[in-house]
Formats: sequence, C-alpha cells, structure tokens
Amino acid sequence: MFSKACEYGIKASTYIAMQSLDMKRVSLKEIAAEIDSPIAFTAKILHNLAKNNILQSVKGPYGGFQIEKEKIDAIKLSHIVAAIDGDDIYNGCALGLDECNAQKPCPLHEKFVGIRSDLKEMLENTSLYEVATGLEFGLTFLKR
Amino acid sequence: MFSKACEYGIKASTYIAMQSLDMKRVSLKEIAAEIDSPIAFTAKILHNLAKNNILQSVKGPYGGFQIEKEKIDAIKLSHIVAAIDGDDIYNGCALGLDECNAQKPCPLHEKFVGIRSDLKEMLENTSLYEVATGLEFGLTFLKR
DNA sequence: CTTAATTAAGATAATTTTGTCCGAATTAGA
DNA sequence: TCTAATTCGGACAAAATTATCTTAATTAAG
Repeated sequence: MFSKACEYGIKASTYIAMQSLDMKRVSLKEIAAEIDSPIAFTAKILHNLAKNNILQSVKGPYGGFQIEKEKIDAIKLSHIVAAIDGDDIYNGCALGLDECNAQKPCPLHEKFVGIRSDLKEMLENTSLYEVATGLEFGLTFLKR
Repeated sequence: MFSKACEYGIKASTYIAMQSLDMKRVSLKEIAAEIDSPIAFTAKILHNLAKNNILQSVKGPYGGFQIEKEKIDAIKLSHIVAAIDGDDIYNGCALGLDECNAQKPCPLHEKFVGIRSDLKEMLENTSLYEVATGLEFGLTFLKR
C-alpha cells in the first residue's frame, strides 16, 4: 500500500505531533526509537517532510523536530503521503496503465473507482491531530 | 497498490481467459505483446500462476497458455493476487506493524478497516470471466 | 571562543524487485 | 528420427528501494 518510507513518515509525524501538542520538541534518535525505524533513513524522510513544510527542524543542542501546534489539525494524511509517495495510490491505475479513465478504462477501472475515492477521502479528511490524540490516550500504538 | 509482477499477472490472466473463452491457446510472445510486458519476466509470472493451478501451460509447437473454460468463472482476482503478492494488501497493517488488530491497533487501523474489507470483498467477488468479457466487448483495455 | 549536540547532505552499501539471457526439456509435425 | 517451436529453470544483471556511514553546518551553553 504505502512504501516503507511513507510508513515511517506517517508514524514519525504522528509521534512528533503528539509531543508538539505537549510543547515538546523531539530528537531524531528519540523518534526512531519510538517508531522502531532506522535512524539515518528516518532523517531523510523527516528532512523531506520539513522541505514540504509539514514539520520544522531545529539544529544544534536541544534541537530536533516539531510541528506548529496550529497546523496539526490542518495537516492531513494526504499531505504526508503526497510528499513521500506521490498521489498514485489514489489517482493511479490499478494495473499501471498510463492512461486509464472512464473513456478508456482498464479491466479493473470501474471496480476500483469506489475504493480509490474512499481511500482518497479518508486520507484527505484524517488530520494529524486525530491520529496523534489516539496515540496520546494510549488507544493506538506505533510499535509491535 | 499491486506489484508490477501482479499487474502483469492480472493483465495476462485476463487476456488468456478472453482467448480461452474462444477456445484459443495463446503463446507467451503474444501475451507479452498484448499486455505490453517484458517477455521473460512475464514467463516467470505465468509459470507461477500455472504452479498455483490458475492456468495451464502446454509445451512444444502450438503450445502456450490457456485456462480451463469451466474455471474462468470460478477464478477470482483474489486468487491471482494471493499467488503473486500474497494477502498483505487486505490483511496487512497500513503502517507495517507485525501485530495490528482491534486489541492493539496502529493509529490508522480503524481508518483502514472499511477500505481493506471493501478491497478484499471486491477481489474475492470479481471473476476472471467478468473482466475478460469486458475486454472482449471492447469496453476495457490492457494497454496505453 | 570552544565544545558538544544536533540536523543536513551526500556517498556508499545492502536488499528487493524487475528484467534478461541461455541452455534444457518437451512436443508437434515433416 | 529430426527439426523447430515452445515453455522451464536457473543464473545473471539492472534498477529501485531501503539502509548506513561520514563529514559538514548550525547552534546552545559554558
């Protein structure tokens, strides 16, 4: 479904958001430990998300990653996925055709219309706030 | 969504089914040309599907691939996907957790329950017959 | 100003997926 | 039986993804 990079990106963003709601900036090392991901690979993903204005990085001692509190509700899963994997997951053809639409559909096109739009809608309507609070309340988990 | 191998597998099976409905056996070369796939890679995928009893291969001159006419309606997309990609697409965790369920869910678990079950149901209920006839009637396409 | 903690950035490596090549096995037909 | 057409099977290669390593840049604090 998602690439490994995207999975890490979503998990990291969720953890950073949770800590940012509590005014805490978190280090790369802490993030990687919390989401069980390779440190250097995670660094690149976070760098990418920072470039895409989804989170902020701060260098130096006491540095780390954070998300502006006011943005946590505005950032949707679709933003993170688009930054890392692009929009193929909900806009691309299930069979990989370059041109696949109602006019010239692949054999699975109609079958995927509903599934893809449900997925797109879910990603566009699910905020980082929502997933981060579930984590904070101990209702959801990032490891195991 | 699907791996490249799985995309080729679905397209090839659809084309073979369409020709088998017309009592025609088709060669690897013809299949690869019709679905626009690399020949040798396609051979391995078809070999796998043959081992999994989804289609039949016949060696020698006038050999090629075919699907028993009576099985075309019984073969579902889920069988092809399971043989090539496994069942992760509808049974796995969206964030890659080994253990992710209602008792110990990842932050996206609930969000994906509906999407995954829709996808599973669709793959389990869509027969090769259905997709092959759409292709035969010129309603759907395997290239471009 | 110096030091230490941290992210940035790029080179490199490992792994997985995708793709190619070639000889072996099979088989229909001359 | 011989030949040619085909799949089979395994080794190999290329590309993409995932992961690691090293050095540079930045910055807080003493």
